[in-house]
Formats: sequence, C-alpha cells, structure tokens
Amino acid sequence: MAQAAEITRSPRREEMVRAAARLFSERGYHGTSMQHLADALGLQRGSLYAHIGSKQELLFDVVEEGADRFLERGQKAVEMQALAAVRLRRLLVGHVETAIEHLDAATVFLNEWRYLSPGLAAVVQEKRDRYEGMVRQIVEDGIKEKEFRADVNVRFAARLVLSAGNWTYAWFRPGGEMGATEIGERFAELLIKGLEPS
Amino acid sequence: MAQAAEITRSPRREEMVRAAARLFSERGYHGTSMQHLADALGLQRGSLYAHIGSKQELLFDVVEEGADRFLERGQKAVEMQALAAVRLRRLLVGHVETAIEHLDAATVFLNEWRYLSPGLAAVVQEKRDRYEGMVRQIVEDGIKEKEFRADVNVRFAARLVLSAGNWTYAWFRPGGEMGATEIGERFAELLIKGLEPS
DNA sequence: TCGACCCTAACGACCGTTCGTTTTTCGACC
DNA sequence: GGTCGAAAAACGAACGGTCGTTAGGGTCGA
Repeated sequence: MAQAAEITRSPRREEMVRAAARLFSERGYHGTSMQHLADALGLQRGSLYAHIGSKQELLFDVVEEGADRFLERGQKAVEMQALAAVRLRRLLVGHVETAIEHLDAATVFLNEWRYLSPGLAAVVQEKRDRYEGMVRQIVEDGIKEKEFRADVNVRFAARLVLSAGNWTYAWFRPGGEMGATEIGERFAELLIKGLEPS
Repeated sequence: MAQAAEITRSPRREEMVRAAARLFSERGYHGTSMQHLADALGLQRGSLYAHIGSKQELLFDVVEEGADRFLERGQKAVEMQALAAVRLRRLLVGHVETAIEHLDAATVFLNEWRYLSPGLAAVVQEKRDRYEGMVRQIVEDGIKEKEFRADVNVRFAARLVLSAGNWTYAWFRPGGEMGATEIGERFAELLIKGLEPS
C-alpha cells in the first residue's frame, strides 16, 4: 500500500511526473483524470498508486520542478559580476529559454499551481517570491548605479519583466520564426531601453 | 424542457453568468461543478437548466463577454486621430482598466477559454486575432511615421504589449498601491520608450 | 524466494443533465 | 381589490457515467 510515495527517485515515477506535466499543461489539472494519465502510460488507473501517493502530490512535483528550474537560472544571473542591464538581460533570456525548453512544466507552474492545497501552495509561493526578489534586486542595483532611471518603481518594473516573460508560453510554438534565445534577447532589449535614462 | 436557452437576455440568466465568471475565475472551469454554481445562487443543481443550455454554454458566455469588452475599448483607441504613441498608450490603459474592472471575466477569458469546444473556441479565436491586429496596426503606423524604430518586429512588439497587460490580473489586488489607470500608464511609458528611436 | 510491478474489482462520492411535479409570480378580469 | 389562471421558476429524484483511491491477488525476473 502506497509503498513508494517518499522515494521520489524511481525511473518509473519520473516518467509519470513527465506524463502528468504534459497532460496537466494540455487539459489542466482538474481536466485531467487519473484515467487519462494511466492511458498515457499504458496502465490501469489503480496501478499508478504503487508509485505515487495522490494526484495532488503529482501536481506538486510538476510545479516544484518548474519553479526550481526558474530559480536555478535566475540565481546564475544574479551572481554575475556585471552591469545590472547585463544581468537583467541574462535573467530574461534564461527565463524565456527555461519556459520554452520545458514548456509543459512551465505552463503548469504558471497556470495550475493555484490548485495546490494550501500547505503545498505555500512552498511554491515562497519560491515565487524569491524569484521575484531576484528581479527586484537587479533593478534596484541598476537604479543605485544610475544605469536605470531613478523614478522607476522597482516592484512594478520587476512585474513588468516577469509579465512579459510569463506570457510567452501562451503563444510560443516550436518551429516558429524565432527561437527561445532570440525572443528573450528582444524582450530584454525593449524592456531595458524603457528603464534607462533618456 | 430547456425552454430558455436561446433568449440570452433574462436578469436571472445574467446573474448566473456573473456567478459563473466568479467561480470559473477562482476554481477554474473544470474545478467548478454545477453544484458549486447552484449553491452560489441558492438553487438546486437541476434548476439551472431552466435558464441555460449547458455548462459549456455558460463558459462561452463568460469568455465572449470578456473578449467583447477588450475589443470595444481597443476599437476606440485605434480610431483616435493621434500619434501612434498616444493611441498605443490609450489602448494599453484601456486594456489594463478593462482587465481590472472586470477581473473575473478577464481571468476566465485569458485562462479558461481553451476548454471551449472547437466550434466555440473558433469564435473566440477570431476575436483574439482581431484584437492583436489592432495592436499591430498601431505599431505599424508608428513605424511608418517614424515614431518608432524601424527595426522593431511588429508581431513581436504587439505580443510584448499584450503579454505585459495580460499578466496583470495574476498579481493585481484591489486596494493596492496603484489603481488600474496608473498601472496602465506606467506600462505604456516603459514600453513606448522601448519602441522609440534613441 | 523475494520483492517490484501491475491487474482487477470495488468503494462511496460526485459529475452534468433530464424531466415530471410543485411552487411562485403576476397581469387580466369580475 | 380580490380572485383566478397561465406562465415562469424552482424542486427533487433519478439517469448513466466517471471521479480518486484502496486493497488483494497474480506474474515474473533476479
């Protein structure tokens, strides 16, 4: 009975999380049934529970995985020894690249995380706050170093940056005219220009 | 038996659409049951069907209502006799104002429209395309009149503008430090600056 | 022989929708 | 102004189906 549940590391389980990411991103959490998931894996509904504890746990795994990827990339950008504009560009490019390379997990992270139970949602909320904090840090540095205008509202600018990046997944289609990196760089170019003094 | 269904205009029905907008925005389409909706209206589940044809029809009404509001405001901005930058600002401010004034419908329009059946989704898709076309039109005019840089990718810039505006609902909370109009104007300021020549 | 893996069956609950019946509403008529 | 009748609105039981989850038993490779 639910003999796994804790040992998050089994190849079969990883496979399930991956399948769940795809299905949740396509049909939404509530629109995906355990039957859908079982079908995608060629199993019976009940057999899934040898590897996972619950559907909710599966959602958490997908969301957390998505969050961690953004955090990892963001951390690298923050730690750079470079102008704020350069760091901001790096973060934005990394953000868009991450969102597109792992489109499924990123979509679930952004759209479905609100269906987590309060306890699990808090864990994710903390990661979201931390990520937003990274962007704010860079913008603040830019203002302090007079790279950016003094009258930009830090929290507001950070949200603009994230807003732009977060909507990417909604219209990005692989094989389109632009790749992830180019999209990120163009975003960065326009946004940074808006932040700089005239 | 389903005596209404066509006469979309009855006060009780409007009330249901409004309640559905709130519930769908909070819990998602698939996360909202007819029982939830009935509870919110103080009715029994089955009684809803005297006023509506199906849950799907309700979703369509909410989504279309949201789409029409954006289109209406956008049209006004496009028709202005003014510089492209002014029209773009007007559109963005109107966009954010609309999203915030009708937060529920806007959230459903942006998040849940993909759960519409293909036929109904096509109707909404056409409206989305039309709206994006308005933004593109303004940006194109701006380039032609040399208000904006010649090297901006029109489709891309339009999407950046919409991306920024569309994420608003995710973090906006009524009673915060900024009102809808101010948010829209600050968005516009930053974005237009990025589009203008150095 | 053991344990990992999956199947089958079943659980109680809830899903969206239908429909015949009952209650409420409200304008027309005495 | 009170009464009546029809239309509108709501009830409440039932429909077939699906939901997430549990549990026990079988299969098979190590």
